[in-house]
Amino acid sequence: MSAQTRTRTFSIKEAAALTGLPASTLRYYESIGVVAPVSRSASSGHRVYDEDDLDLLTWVACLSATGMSVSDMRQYVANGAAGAAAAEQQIELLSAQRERLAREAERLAVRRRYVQLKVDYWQAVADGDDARATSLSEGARALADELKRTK
Amino acid sequence: MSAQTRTRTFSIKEAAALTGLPASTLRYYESIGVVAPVSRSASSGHRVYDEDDLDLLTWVACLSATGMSVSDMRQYVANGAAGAAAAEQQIELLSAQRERLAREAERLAVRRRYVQLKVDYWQAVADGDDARATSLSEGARALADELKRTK
DNA sequence: CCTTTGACTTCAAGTACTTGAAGTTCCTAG
DNA sequence: CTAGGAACTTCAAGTACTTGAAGTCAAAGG
Repeated sequence: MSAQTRTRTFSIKEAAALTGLPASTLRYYESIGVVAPVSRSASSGHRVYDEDDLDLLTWVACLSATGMSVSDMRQYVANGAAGAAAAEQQIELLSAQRERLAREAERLAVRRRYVQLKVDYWQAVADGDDARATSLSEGARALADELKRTK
Repeated sequence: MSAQTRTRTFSIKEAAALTGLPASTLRYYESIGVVAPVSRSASSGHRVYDEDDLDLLTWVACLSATGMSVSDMRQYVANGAAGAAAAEQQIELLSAQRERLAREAERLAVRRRYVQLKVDYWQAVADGDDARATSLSEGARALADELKRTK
């Protein structure tokens, strides 16, 4: 029932759509060895991705999205290929990643409030409501302080 | 009471600490014209930042942190200098920024769940709990799909 | 059969910083 | 007054991509 689904292959465009990474980045990651060279169509020379490639790339996409360096990703992928033996190290790498994300989330929340405040500020300026503008301006300053502390 | 507080000046290191931007980035932004050349100490040639500079840089830091391009920042800063007349355009720019941030927050939330799942997965592998590992692996796949949809 | 369209290919250059080297200048303590 | 170290300066090179140019290949329409 799934003999053909499991062996389906994908063009670079499809792989890009499925992993969320631009095609240019897929080529780039391959060129610098983050992922192994992808097999090619014999006739056209175009890259042909299988489902295993996609699984790996989805995972790499997640790592890169969280600010992991390409050399760390290379390392991580190598570990992943080594299998369960490297589980300990995977967990370590991932926990660091998780904390990075948590901090990122905090900073992002503050930034959102900051931007909203700035929108309100300029709205007040546009409305000629100077008192409100001044008070918002002070709020922005306070938030900017908070932003710098969370960093 | 605040005659001297309002005229306080800052070194590049202090400016970096207060804005959250590395000193190298402050120099870079100046070199490419995102901000106007900062005044210098007559004796040493070192940069001297005043509070207005800091306000502007804090704001630029927020814009850059949310993914605004340097040319857009340049534009934005130019508008800011023009004052209230450009309020309309500021609001437009900022609203776009706000939406970018909202999308970013969504994606970040999914990514955090994804990483947590991967931690759990490797923990299960380390524990030899194959059934749990398989089930978590499926969950990861579902989340990866979601991640790609939110993009 | 030929041409055009579109997706792919590589390679070179651009973007937004970051890092490192090499050389001042400032400050503090001997 | 002078030696040392921290902090500053510029400039060049590195990083992680992204974008654009120029060419190749495959299927569809005339």
